[in-house]
Amino acid sequence: MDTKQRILDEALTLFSEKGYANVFVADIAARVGIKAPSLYKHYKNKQAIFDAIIEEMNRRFVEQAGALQISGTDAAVDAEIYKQISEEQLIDLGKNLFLYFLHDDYTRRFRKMLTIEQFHDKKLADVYMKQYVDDPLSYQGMLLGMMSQTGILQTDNVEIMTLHFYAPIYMLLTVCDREPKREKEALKTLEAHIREFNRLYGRKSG
Amino acid sequence: MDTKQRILDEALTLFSEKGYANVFVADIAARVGIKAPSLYKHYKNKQAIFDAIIEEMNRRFVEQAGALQISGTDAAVDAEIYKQISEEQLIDLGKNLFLYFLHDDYTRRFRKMLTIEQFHDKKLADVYMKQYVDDPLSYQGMLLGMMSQTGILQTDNVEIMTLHFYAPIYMLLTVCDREPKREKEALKTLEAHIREFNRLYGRKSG
DNA sequence: ATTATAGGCTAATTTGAATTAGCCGTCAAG
DNA sequence: CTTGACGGCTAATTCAAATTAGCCTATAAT
Repeated sequence: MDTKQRILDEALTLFSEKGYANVFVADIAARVGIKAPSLYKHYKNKQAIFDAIIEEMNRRFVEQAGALQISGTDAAVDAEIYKQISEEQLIDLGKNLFLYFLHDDYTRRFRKMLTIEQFHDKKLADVYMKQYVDDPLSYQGMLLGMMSQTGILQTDNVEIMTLHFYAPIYMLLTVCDREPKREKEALKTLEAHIREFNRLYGRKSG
Repeated sequence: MDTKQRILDEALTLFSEKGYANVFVADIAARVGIKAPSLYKHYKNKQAIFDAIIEEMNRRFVEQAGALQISGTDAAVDAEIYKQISEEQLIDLGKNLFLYFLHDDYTRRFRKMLTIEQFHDKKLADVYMKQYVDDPLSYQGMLLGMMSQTGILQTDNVEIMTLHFYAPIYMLLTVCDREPKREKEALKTLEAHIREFNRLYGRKSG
């Protein structure tokens, strides 16, 4: 099989669990099923493995962009759908976002790695911020903004409304990253949150 | 001066910036103004320095408990005050919490260190969760619960209301930890958040 | 005055993990 | 069939960083 790719995969797993500095190249090699020196046939050194992970991530982010939408529909094309979105669909929106972030294997490991390494390299902090704060706020803001324009949701500050929608999701995500056991509880909380959100922002009809 | 204490202080600063594994005992010593071997007159080894930091933190958490309240008043004694709290005081509550977490020197460095090291040792993740998720939710929940009982705020789910109050604060905190430049913007957002929170939960009179 | 202790230093020493050297088998291309 | 590149291995080697040895000074207590 593709050893070069497997190295990245196992390295990411280890980096996300222990952090770069606490992972030995020998650990990575062992998981791949080879000896440490053989790694160097594929990558110049340990840092190059890390760099390759970052690169692969950049590639994947483009693809990912499409994954944060309601059940496969495309927001850019089908903007109309958001004007008549139901409460259940709003819940779906939040749950999908949450579960995608939480369960997508690559995303999850990568986020954990970023969390550990973010203060080590400013660029990584930037990636984290973009991926888990600014982009979601911007994207969710667009959707909620559309709903607000049609009067489904009512606010004179879409930015804050979006914060109210997303911040709890974000917080629950950081909880589950640290304590996966709390996922079930988190999902319940998430649903209750969105129902309350929906109620608070004065939807006219359910 | 107290070298032993200064070692802890400088070590915490470095650990919070680079993570345990990326800090050399020589770095710590240099900041204290001594040579690496002299550190060993005070601590058995590098790990012992780390452990001492954790211990000191545990001590400080007790004292800290009192710092999260509205301008110095004591909630346990003066519960009455929360029944007539004004919007401005609610904003103060949030801002104080936020600014205390963000600016208290020890708290800030310690939180960053926990963020970096949390996946390395499960106990640290637990401390982080307690300190920045569960305890704030529980404490804020108590206050908001009191306000809800008197009808100042209206909800049938105090837990979710508390999440709505605190999650944005938490998220803004993680933003400012990573990008201190955004503090001013974050404070504005925070204030707007609380005003909207106050409006949404149907305060009867300003 | 003597001595013990605290706390600093320089100069080793140890350690452990990354990396390099150099060998070997396989297999596809010529 | 032979050659060369790919990818594996073991056995060094390197190197950085933690730690230890052993010495020195100041100071405080007997």
